[in-house]
Amino acid sequence: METPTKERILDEALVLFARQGYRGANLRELAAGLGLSKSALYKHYESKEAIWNALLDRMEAYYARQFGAMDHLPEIPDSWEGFRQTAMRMIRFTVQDPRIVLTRKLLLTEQFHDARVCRLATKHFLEGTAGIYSKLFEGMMAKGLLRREDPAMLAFCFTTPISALIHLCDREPERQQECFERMESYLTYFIGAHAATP
Amino acid sequence: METPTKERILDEALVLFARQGYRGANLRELAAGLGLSKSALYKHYESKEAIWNALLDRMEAYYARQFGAMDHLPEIPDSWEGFRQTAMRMIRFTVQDPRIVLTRKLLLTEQFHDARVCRLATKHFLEGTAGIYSKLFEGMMAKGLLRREDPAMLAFCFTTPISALIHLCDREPERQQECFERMESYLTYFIGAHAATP
DNA sequence: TCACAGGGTGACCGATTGGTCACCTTCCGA
DNA sequence: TCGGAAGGTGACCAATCGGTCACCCTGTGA
Repeated sequence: METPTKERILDEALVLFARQGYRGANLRELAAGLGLSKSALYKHYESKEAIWNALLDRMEAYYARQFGAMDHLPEIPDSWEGFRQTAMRMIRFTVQDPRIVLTRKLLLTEQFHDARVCRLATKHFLEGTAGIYSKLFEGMMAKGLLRREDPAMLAFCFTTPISALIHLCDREPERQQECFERMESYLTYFIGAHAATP
Repeated sequence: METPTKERILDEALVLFARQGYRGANLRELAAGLGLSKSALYKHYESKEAIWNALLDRMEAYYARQFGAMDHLPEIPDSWEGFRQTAMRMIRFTVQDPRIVLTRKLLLTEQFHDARVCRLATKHFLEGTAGIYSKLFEGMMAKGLLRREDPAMLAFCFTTPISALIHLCDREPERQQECFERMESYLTYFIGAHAATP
């Protein structure tokens, strides 16, 4: 059985690495955040780098579950109003779940310093979300909601503006409401441009 | 007259801060990169933080020139083929100019650690480029190349997919060619979707 | 009862870092 | 001619960081 402390260390490590970067984070602060002494960390991990690697392992496993087996794909909406609601629900979750926010920050700030983070960043920011919407659009085309075209290209075009607004949310949280309004108006624009009008 | 050394220090600081972050960059390496001793730096700047601030000052001034007075806007193209060429030329420049690449990396990796970087990042990644294309689309609407609609929204939708591919270029330079191919095919898709067909 | 493993502590170590200081060289104007 | 400012050097300092070590406490199975 896994020691719960071992997992708690990773939780706190995510917070610190996301806030201060790998180099900036220090083990004393990490230990203090858990109510431990620094040397106690070494009972669970052999070095700072080992903690870092374990954290990345956990993240990789998470993405493998999330994007690999697409068992928890959102169900294909029957209308554009349904699509809007599905999209906004996913966006809201991704913007407000603290762990996902921290993960995004870590991927952004460390993408040039670590090869694994680099790969994960591309998976998260590009392939992952676009892949989900690609499946979704494919289903909507089958239902006749959407003109038949390359679903991957459409998902790419749909996804990146939203990602840009999510990044803005992360960077300037005080503008979150403005961001959501822009997302709503972007959604109406996108729907207006793509709703099938035969 | 400004000491040239003072500027050279900022040039090298951009390289190091972009590569290793503010905390990760160290003054000995900076000095060595310039063929100086570390203490010589203190004849020009009073601290590491002062170098950092001077670098941000220079970046802010650059953006003020770049995006403030829009005197060097690209001229409005007369055809969609002209638009494609203008866009690809700007993209190529932005991806290949080493200083701009470094600036992007610095903005990305330090956006959560410094309030000024945060503001500059939004200006660079969102408002700046979108603003340019907004003007450009406005001109193309006047020429009848493009259906009249909100040019800002159109620029936002056009710009963010390209930014995403540029980020991919920065992150995984070995995939640069693939990125350019995707940009080309994105451009044809965009043009096909928006070229006025009355 | 006792040996011992798991988990925790605090003192300590060496390396690195930003910063200071005394000193040195060159050049230029009074 | 000379005094001082500009620019550069290397030795040094204090703080911080990752990591180690001897030691401690507690529960558990033989």
